[in-house]
Amino acid sequence: VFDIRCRCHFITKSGRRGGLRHLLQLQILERIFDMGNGTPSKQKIKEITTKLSQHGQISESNVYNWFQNRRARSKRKQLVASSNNAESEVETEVDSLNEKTKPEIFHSQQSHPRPDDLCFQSTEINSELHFLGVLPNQRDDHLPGKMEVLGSYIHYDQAEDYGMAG
Amino acid sequence: VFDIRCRCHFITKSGRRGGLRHLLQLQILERIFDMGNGTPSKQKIKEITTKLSQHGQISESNVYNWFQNRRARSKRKQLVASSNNAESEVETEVDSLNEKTKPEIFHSQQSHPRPDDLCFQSTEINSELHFLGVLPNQRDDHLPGKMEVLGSYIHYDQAEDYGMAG
DNA sequence: TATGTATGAATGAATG
DNA sequence: CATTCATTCATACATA
Repeated sequence: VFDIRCRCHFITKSGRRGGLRHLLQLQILERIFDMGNGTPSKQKIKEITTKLSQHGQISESNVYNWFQNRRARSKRKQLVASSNNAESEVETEVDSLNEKTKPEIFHSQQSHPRPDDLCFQSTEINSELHFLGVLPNQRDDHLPGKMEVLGSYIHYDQAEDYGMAG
Repeated sequence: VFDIRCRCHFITKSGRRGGLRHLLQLQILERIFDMGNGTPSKQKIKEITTKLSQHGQISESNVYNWFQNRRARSKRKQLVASSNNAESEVETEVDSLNEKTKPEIFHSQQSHPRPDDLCFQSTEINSELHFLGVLPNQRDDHLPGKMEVLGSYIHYDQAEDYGMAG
């Protein structure tokens, strides 16, 4: 059953299963990453995914995420490392501290809402939307199982207005 | 019903805090987004922000960014994500159980495999990477053999984004 | 059992 | 609008 993709045991530094990737895939990814070309373009992501797929199931998303994480964490390591040398850095406490002291502006009643709790009646939301008054129609014809987004949209340039706001 | 659940999954895949926003705010945003009018005009942004402010602090830039991201990430993501699951119903089932009932391929002899035991020669890796050299010129529009197995994998254009997939 | 770590993933915001 | 970056979450696994 699980032979299809022996996602059975993919390794990482510490020898633990490393997510969805086969060791060989990881090696390839690392190799590409070391080439220093940064996050590959989408085209390359596809190519890489295609290649890695020969060694086990892997999606373009996986590859994309891998590079994103790999890059971000590589950068952070450098920051931490450099801060250890330079005593002037203060805010390099990193997330281990942030986790506990984060503002949590929108402190919700539950720290971990369950998906089931998140589901609600669409009627409730619709009532919330009346303010728009622009509702073309109250479509309740969501296509089950099909999440595709409608292609139409309005184009305009207003990005500048929100660029720095916050 | 299925639709709702999917949306919940869309918002918070595992029930985690969905960013800076209250869930109710997210639901409203989703509903507006589903109207298919694309990113709202500046005027609409204001209205929406006003409305959402009833449920918690939120700025126009927050709303604006949300729509930008929501649209950018909803290109085809959902299809890719679901196809990844559908690809291996077998594996998906095993997946959650896999952790406890793992095949023990490596476990049978060692509690945890050592990287050294599993690593292979980089020459092999290099041979795996040759394909990168022809990337710029090579334009694969379809995924090779492996994807055939994946079956329901959806190939999408290079304008795609990977934010939600996985 | 409790804590720390590594990593895939989600998302807000910034940049192009 | 497309891409990229930065933060954070959830989980599996390592360790005590």
